[in-house]
Amino acid sequence: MLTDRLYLLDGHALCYRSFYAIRSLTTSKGQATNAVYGFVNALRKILRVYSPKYMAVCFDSPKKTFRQEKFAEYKIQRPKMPDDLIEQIPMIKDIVQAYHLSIFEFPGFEADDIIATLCRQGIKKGIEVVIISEDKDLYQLASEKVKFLSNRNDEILDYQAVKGMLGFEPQKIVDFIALAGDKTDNIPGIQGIGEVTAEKLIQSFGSLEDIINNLEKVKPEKIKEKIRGNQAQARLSRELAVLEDKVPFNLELEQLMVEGPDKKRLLETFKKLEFRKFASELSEASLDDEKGREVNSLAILNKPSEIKLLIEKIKKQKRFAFLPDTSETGLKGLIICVTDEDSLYIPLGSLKEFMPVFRERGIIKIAFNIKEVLNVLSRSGNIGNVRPLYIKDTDEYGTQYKVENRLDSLTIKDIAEDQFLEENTFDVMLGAYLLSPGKSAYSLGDICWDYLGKDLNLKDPAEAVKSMLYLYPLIYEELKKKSLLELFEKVEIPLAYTLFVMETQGVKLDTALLSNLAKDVDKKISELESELYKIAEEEFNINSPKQLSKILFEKLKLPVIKKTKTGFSTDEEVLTRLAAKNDFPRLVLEYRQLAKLKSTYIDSLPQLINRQTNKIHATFNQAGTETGRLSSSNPNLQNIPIRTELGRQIRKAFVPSQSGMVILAADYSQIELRVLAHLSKDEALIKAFKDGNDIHRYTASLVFEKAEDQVTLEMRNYAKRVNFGIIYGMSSFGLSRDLGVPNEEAQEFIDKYFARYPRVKDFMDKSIRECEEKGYVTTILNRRRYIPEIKSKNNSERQFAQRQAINTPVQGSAADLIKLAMIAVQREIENQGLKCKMIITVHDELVFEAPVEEREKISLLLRDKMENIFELEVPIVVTIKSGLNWLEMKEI
DNA sequence: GTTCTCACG
DNA sequence: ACGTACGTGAGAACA
Repeated sequence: MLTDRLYLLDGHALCYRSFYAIRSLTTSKGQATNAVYGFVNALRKILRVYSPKYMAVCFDSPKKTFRQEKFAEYKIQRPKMPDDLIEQIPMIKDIVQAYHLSIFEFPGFEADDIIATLCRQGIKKGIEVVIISEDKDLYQLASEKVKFLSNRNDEILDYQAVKGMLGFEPQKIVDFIALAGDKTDNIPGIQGIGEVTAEKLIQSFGSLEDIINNLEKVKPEKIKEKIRGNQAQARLSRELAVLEDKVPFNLELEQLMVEGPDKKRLLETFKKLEFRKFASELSEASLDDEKGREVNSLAILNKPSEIKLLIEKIKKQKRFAFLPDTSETGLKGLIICVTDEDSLYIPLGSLKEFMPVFRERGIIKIAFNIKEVLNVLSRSGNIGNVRPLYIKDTDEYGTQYKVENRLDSLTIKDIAEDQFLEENTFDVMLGAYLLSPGKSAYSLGDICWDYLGKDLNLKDPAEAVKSMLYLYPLIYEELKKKSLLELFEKVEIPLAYTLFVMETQGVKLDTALLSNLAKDVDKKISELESELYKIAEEEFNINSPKQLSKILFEKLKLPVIKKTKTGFSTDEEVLTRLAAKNDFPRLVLEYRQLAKLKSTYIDSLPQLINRQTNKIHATFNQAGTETGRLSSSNPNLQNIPIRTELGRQIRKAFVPSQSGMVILAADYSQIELRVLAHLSKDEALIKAFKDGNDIHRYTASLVFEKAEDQVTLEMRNYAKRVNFGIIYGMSSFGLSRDLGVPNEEAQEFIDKYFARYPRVKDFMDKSIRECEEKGYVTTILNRRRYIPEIKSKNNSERQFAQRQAINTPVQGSAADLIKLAMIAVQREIENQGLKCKMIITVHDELVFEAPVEEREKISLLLRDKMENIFELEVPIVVTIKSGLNWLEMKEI
């Protein structure tokens, strides 16, 4: 039978390690939780893997220790515990208590001394001890009965293993520290003797005293003299390293018995700290204890009479929540919840009888991700008066759906008149997004956690749809309270419909053009490959930064310019600078450009063409950014190349879907700077826009103190970069690097800029102050972004938050404006009965395809709707172009 | 799954 | 002393 074990956790060390291991983690309110999280993670693992019978958690005492009393210099230079960590210690202790584990701390002693004492007393009682720590000090305790567990390598080290790792008897670790010192404990050791020398000395002579007694035999001479001259310091260091195992308390083994945790208390704490993973595991476990989490059965409604009854019930309640039930083949049915008594299932076959309820006025339809719901419903032929349009997830065997492409009839008007009235739609996901746009994801499970404080059983659709019924009033009231209701109802919900129509419409791609391009690029890539291999005198993977830096910095001995976390950087900036001296990096740059364009665009885009529609149907993510912008994926249509000549060829492949049609693009001109003028109310900036000036030239004339016609292109270019930089809250350092001018000169630009546009500076300060006071910043339409890091005690983190506080109102307001414009433009196109379709949106640009004869009408419509969408302090200007593809366009 | 790099506004 | 311009998504390498 195994001997019982006592596990001793060095809580102090684990706090530090967790704090530094996790870079940043805070609650939504800005409370740092990184150390707590790491601590709990480690503790859980220990409890799970080793199921200790006895355990104690040891901490340092905040009081002066006996060592400090005895040795005045001890730890005086040791940096104070960071504030962010100090405030987490009580939380950690609280959790340890909730686990029903004993905490040991004793005034005047360190955790290590307590461990030593517990260790000695434990052995006396005949049990085995396992010490959990990374601190090498503690190895002096190793013995037959005392083992070690390092969290890093997950295995228990016995005496022999510790000895093997150290290279000498573990007891001699104090002699080792006497020589080599210990940085973390600020034990000096002997200057000039490091870990390697110390180990050798101990291996050949033994203890510190043995070394001193045999000093004449020590080689080399230098080391001998160092030891001779610092004997006193070495002895002191040794004394500091020796642990005190006589801390005055008595071990009562029974009290260290590990029982189960206080689940309720632990769960509450985890919820408070927003440790969702831990909490849900805990609640799941406790539910398992009780009754398990079976899936509720759903009543299936097949008969028309049943559905009639359901509709009556809905009319009475004036609301219902619904979720589509889908499989690979598409929609299978709808799950409906009207009251909290039950959830119902309407199979596809009976849907026709149910759908009219969507048309009823005054009934709130509670949905989750309405845009996807619309996609699913339209694909299955249940809304929009259309048959299946396309199926996004095609399989290689083709599809069982019959496709009649009737895109022309898919408009918001159709959807509204047919079944879906957007005004009565409530989208739980979009609501949650507006309330806190900083989340990484908006799954129903996440939202339930945040607003209902409970974990959703995702396997149970009945529970999911019911939760939406509960979420609706909570999120609605919260939106109202935060004045976000108008943004929600007037912008995001209608926009979801607009985006749905746009996604369904899709974009046509000229695949022949792309495959020709692929051939050319392929040829060039292999040429570059062989050239590079020739210079490198070996074949290597140019795409691997690791292999590339080996060639660049080791073989070719080029200078290292900057580093990444894991090695030497080989990014564009570095290679460009190296290219001045050497052809190799220049060729790598060329290779990189081609490889990037080929893999990301030329090869990938054609694969995303839907086989039913022959078009690309990207997803425009409405809850993806923290500022309120949209993002695009599968593919990302918002980063199609334009800046380089080869890249531009890819744009050429974006063409109208039918002959006789053209591509039209409407661009907001300098929208962010105009928004800045509006928000800051800076007189000079406003005047510049009112007078219709070229804003970059105008800024140059102010900053360089020249008449506008005296401004050179170079000066204008500088001013342009300053204008952009300002929006991002950049520093003189950043500007000087961007412009390639000395820091002082960059600072001068910035000073002059603020002198000329003083209100811009005020606006930036105001944004930061507001964020500090309220915890969030807002846009023109009152969209919010919470930035809790604005209060961070970490300088760079706080400065980052400040730049976000400056940029978000600008970027977010511009996003507000274009969202408004998209809705208005889409409505007007439909009102006028035009065939024009919106197909892409790229932050300040809207792209359409339209019959060539609609061109003038559309141009007028766009200018009118886009420029007058919202009254700013400055005019809004739109540039409209058209042509046969997304590249070759002329202004109209 | 994370890191690096790079395409866009 | 420290880091240094905001917001995205995707592909490739590597662990």
